[in-house]
Amino acid sequence: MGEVDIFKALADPTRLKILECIREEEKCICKIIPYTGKSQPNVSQHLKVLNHAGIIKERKDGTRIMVKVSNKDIYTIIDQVKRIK
Amino acid sequence: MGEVDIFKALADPTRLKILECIREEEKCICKIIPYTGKSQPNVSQHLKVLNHAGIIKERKDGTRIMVKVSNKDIYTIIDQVKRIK
DNA sequence: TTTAAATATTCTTATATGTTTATATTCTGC
DNA sequence: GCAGAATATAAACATATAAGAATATTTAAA
Repeated sequence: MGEVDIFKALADPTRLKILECIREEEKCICKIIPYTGKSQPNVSQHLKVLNHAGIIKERKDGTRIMVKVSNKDIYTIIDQVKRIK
Repeated sequence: MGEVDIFKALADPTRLKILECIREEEKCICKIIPYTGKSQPNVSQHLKVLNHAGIIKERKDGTRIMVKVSNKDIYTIIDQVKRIK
């Protein structure tokens, strides 16, 4: 995974919202869906993109899937981009 | 310009190469073109994207157009993304 | 004022991406 | 094993993006 893929993964409002949602703590996908306001399949697709870019990790907890960020440094990057404006 | 637009602007290999090219110093577009290995119109398009995202600034110098980065912080971000892998 | 160099614009084509709808899978508790 | 909840996958469509080719614009200098 190159840098381009990480930038691509971050270049979408829904995916940034997902990352915002799991910023403080690991969350169940079922909590992430309403947070984004998008459909379940759509969120599933976006999670796949974040997964392939290595940005998030998933863990099964019974029926549910818990999602957390792989590396908190991603938030440093997002915050810096916000500040650049 | 929101964060998404900045991430989108960075999510392309040619544009990252352009930024790498002007990292140390302002450069003429005519130097950037061979550096990227892409066609002149193509580079022109990519420069427009970087411009609209507010990442670069252009300045006329006779026939030539000199390009420089608006804010060097963009390199901090790029470097951090490279390190995240 | 014509010419040549540097750059921009437009058009077309190919590919990638985001979204929705419908359906499939997986897991847990009964 | 079956039902229901959580999630994934697939197909279809619309839109966005990248790239190449051709042409236009701008500028400086002769």
